[in-house]
Amino acid sequence: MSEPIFRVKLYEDVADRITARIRTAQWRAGERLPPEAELAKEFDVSRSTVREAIRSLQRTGLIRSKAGSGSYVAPNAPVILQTRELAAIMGDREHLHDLVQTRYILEPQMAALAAAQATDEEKRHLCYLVDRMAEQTERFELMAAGHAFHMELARLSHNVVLDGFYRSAADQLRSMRVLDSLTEAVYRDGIEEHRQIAQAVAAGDAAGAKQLMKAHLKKDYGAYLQDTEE
Amino acid sequence: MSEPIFRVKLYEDVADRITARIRTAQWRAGERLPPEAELAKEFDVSRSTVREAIRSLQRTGLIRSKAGSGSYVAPNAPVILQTRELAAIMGDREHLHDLVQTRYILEPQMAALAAAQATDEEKRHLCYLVDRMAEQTERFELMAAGHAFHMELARLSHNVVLDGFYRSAADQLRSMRVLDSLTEAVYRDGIEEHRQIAQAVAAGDAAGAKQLMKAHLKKDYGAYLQDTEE
DNA sequence: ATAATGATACTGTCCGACAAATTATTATGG
DNA sequence: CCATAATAATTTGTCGGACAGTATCATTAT
Repeated sequence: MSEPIFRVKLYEDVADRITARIRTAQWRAGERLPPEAELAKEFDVSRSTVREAIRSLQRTGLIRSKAGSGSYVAPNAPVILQTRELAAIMGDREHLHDLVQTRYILEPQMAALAAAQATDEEKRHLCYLVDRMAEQTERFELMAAGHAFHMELARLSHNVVLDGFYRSAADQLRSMRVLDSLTEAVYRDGIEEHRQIAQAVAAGDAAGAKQLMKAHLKKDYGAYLQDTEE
Repeated sequence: MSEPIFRVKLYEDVADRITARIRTAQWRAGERLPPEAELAKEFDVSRSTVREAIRSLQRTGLIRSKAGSGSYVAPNAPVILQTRELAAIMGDREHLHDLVQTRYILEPQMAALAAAQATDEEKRHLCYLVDRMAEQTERFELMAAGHAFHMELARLSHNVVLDGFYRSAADQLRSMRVLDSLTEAVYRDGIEEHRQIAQAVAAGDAAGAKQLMKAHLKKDYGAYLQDTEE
């Protein structure tokens, strides 16, 4: 059993090369790319391969093709490249601290927003989610229920952008299994904290919800937040 | 000039149909897709078209193809769909308020972080950027210099995730030209505010920097932040 | 000067073919 | 009967060519 030989697929290679030229502003935002036939000759591949490369870049928004006219670099190409970079950064354990700190900054604010914005029904549902946590007997189930609570709270902020950012960070943290090492006892204690947060939100107490959430996160993530006072 | 007839490109249509089947869990995460030839027959298009559709979905991470084996739905397909949704949300003017509110929440915190984390050289450079603002005579140049200041301040938070989120939101706001209607006089007044913020950061005054940034943003974006007290 | 016309260039779609990689099946030897 | 090797079948990767449909631009006509 030898090491897997990574055969770089041509269309990926071509897509990367095109991306590189956009990144280095060799082809600038809004400009037209050379025709597919020309690119094929330049990269020494078939036109089909060039097309597949362009298709892959098109869905990310980096390139737009118009039949009869040509393929154009997106006007906001830099933003798109940057977004892709961000995804890579978030997936890197090296930046775990930043990820935790981001969550620590976002979530208390979102709790405050939720307290101010959530409807009565939403508040009831949030309390219900705490009850569901208390019902769980398995450690894994308890974690999942806790995650559901936090996600729902984020939604109650009624800010889709903030919610999106928060989800990205929280999902990433979960996939990194950062809190898996916590003992079940710690989780059990957490239920009461969740209940207090839910009650503050239900009471419309923005400042209280914010403060309770901060304390809750500090307890779970304390090891990562030593330099974050505030 | 009639309405532009939107001729849906076949590969886009196919890509959307494939996406729909993944979204509805008809094809689940990790599963193998039917072979390209079969998909071609089912969608009644050529294999080339199916391939271009798959390529476009591959770069976003929704599908992974292995030569000789098949194409598979990514294990984290749901997260990817969600991220794509976020990009669409941010580009929608309907959610302008949320975008502004997000910036209003992120940036003061980042100013505080910058005050605590930035090096002496970085602080000097930040002050230099304020001076550069004061030098600008053209309205457009002044706006650009202001943008550069905010971006640099975000970087000084020394948190790459937060910085990435902030950039996404700020760039999006700029591309929507939200602040273009402000008069040049307002921008001129803003220079002094920037200077105060820079000085607070340079002095390591986290609370002060945060408060000054809040006031600054409230002034520019006040119309969008009426419901955001705090 | 403006509008219609046509030439040209380019992308969109299809087809067919073969190579290369993987997986499934069969054959072989113990 | 089992483990392993050889073989076949399946599937993606790449190529080349062909033609249609659309946009762009120069030319011509009004």
